[in-house]
Amino acid sequence: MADSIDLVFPDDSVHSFPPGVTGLEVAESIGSRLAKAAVVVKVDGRQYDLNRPIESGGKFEVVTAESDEGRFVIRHSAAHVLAQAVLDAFPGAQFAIGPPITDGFYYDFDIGRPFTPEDIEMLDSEMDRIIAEDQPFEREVIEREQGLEMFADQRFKTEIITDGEASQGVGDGIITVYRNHDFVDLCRGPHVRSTGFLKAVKLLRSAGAYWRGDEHRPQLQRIYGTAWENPKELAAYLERLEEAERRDHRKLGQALDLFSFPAELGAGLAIWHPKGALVRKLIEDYSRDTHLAHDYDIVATPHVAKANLWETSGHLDFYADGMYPPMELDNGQDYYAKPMNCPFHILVYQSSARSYRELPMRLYELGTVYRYERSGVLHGLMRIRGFTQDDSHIFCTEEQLADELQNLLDFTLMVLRDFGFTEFEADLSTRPEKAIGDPELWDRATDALRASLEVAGLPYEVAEGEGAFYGPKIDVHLRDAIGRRWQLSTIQVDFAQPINFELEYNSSGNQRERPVMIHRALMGSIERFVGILVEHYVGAFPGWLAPIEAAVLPVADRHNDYARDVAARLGEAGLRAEVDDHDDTLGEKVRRAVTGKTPAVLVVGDDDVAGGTVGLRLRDDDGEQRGVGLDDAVARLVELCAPPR
RNA sequence: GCCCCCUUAGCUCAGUGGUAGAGCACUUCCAUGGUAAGGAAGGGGUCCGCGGUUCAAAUCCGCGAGGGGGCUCCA
Repeated sequence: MADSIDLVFPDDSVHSFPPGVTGLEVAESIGSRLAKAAVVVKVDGRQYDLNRPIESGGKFEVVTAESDEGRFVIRHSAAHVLAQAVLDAFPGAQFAIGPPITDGFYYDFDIGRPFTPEDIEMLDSEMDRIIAEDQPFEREVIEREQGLEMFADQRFKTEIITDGEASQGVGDGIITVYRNHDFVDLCRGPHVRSTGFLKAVKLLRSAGAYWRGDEHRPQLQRIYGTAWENPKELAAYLERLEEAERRDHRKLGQALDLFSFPAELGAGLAIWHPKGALVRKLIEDYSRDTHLAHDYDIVATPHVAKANLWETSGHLDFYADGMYPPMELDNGQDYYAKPMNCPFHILVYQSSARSYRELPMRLYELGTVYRYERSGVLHGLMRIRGFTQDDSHIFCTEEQLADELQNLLDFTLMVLRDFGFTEFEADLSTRPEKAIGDPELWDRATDALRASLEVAGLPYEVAEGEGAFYGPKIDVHLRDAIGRRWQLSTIQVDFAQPINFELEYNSSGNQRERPVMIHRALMGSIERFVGILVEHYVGAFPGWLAPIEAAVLPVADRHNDYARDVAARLGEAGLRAEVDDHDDTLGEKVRRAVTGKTPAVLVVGDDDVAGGTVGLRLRDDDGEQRGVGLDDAVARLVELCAPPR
């Protein structure tokens, strides 16, 4: 063995240490504060426990608690402590896996019954006790046989060892385990030095979860928790959870009287109240107008079709689980509610012989589809059984595909920006193993998608092999006001449907050629899009989307007539104004308008009647302005509520 | 679909074997008010539904409906 090993620090300086030096010792040589902040260290990208001897040199890095990597280690260690607490408290408990996840960790158990809220509370204090004891985590490498013996009464651990999962610390004939006090778990590591390093841990809830996520396997009880590097970060995280709750579109939709989900209707079905339906109308008008302005043709199609159509399209083969059951009509014909619009748009394409001169043909529809979502996955407007897509199918030649995709992505981003979103990310899904169509065509389509992302300057990740069997696609995700990521737009190339339906066009050389098809939805589902907008804006829609743009409040009822005149003037200027002539005090009316998130509040009293003015209070400004001339106020509100185009 | 939790007035929620409650909203009256809740009176309930246990069920049990948290993050 060498006398010394060389570690290259992040500043590229090289330092020699004796073999077997620990990460902690190295960190201390750099500085005591760094050593204190260290969670683990990395040598050539491999994580080491702080007290694990380093036997060979390489690029050295200290991972601190403030980094995502450091937090993962903390959460992972917290998961161990949770398992320790459960095994202590419930003799005979079986434990499965317990990884760190975004913002926290979980661990899956089988204790023969579900956990109660009291159990969770008890386990939380039990974890605090283990943390207070500051038990050291010790890494051990043991023989596979020894591991099987050690976990002989743990069926999930035995399965993990038998399956030889490297990610679980199970290597080639050897196994890594971590031990603290009398608790031991299979684990690749690394961990914090001791339980005392866990400064901010909190259990959140329990839930059922299938072993290996497979509903045909036993259902375990999962406990979720969160862990952070200090109590301040934990408190900030809990605050973020509360903020998300405040923005919940289901609650705001109720409070702002936008929509509801009456039990009489059935699960996953919404009704839209006047204000909510007005917001939808504004969004839908925008959608139709922008599509017309971008050379799309609007089509309209029915909600049901014969089984035959869904056989040709392949939906009954590949999508039957997502479809409502058929209704039997004339002569035993089965009709299905449509889960997608594509076959209908294809029928429009097929309604006439097509020439290359007509391509690209862009058929657009706000098409309402019905999908049978499993009851357990329904969620407000975000996951629903009947919804309307801003759907389009574009038929073009292979040569036109690249340009078409480029224009499409630009169009998509324009639309999303018009609704106030600014941060986007994309996934590019490429050819899976089982795929139809010429691989060369796939490559060209995928390259075209990639090029469109590059040109648009959109950050993206490649999801290798994640494309559908019928073509590559781009999914566009956006970040909302509190940083949550929502998948919204999809641009999907389809080589299969043109074949299924034997689509053709006549080329310039009078040859019959097969077009390529692109499916795309920008807002995706209008329902879900409204839900996202509600959460993004906390219900305070931008002026042009607000159901009521201006509330006109008479100070006393002798001002009602003037208030109606003011509202009429606003209406003439194209603004949605409403007079609040309730028998309430002005304070009450102001409160109603403000809590209703109305962008502009106009107060009119004696002075205003006399002077032809209004008192103006804007949602996004503090305080109010008295005696604003009516013309001036109208002009300002028109500007405030101007639509994006 | 599966596991756990929830469902009481239009809304938010209290009540947990013994006569159904509060605040807000609604109706009427008084007050005519200048920027986030003026006052009074009143109406309003198949306590989600159906069965069961009990002298007695909103309350306990079973089934069903609807809602919520999960079931994708690999020790």
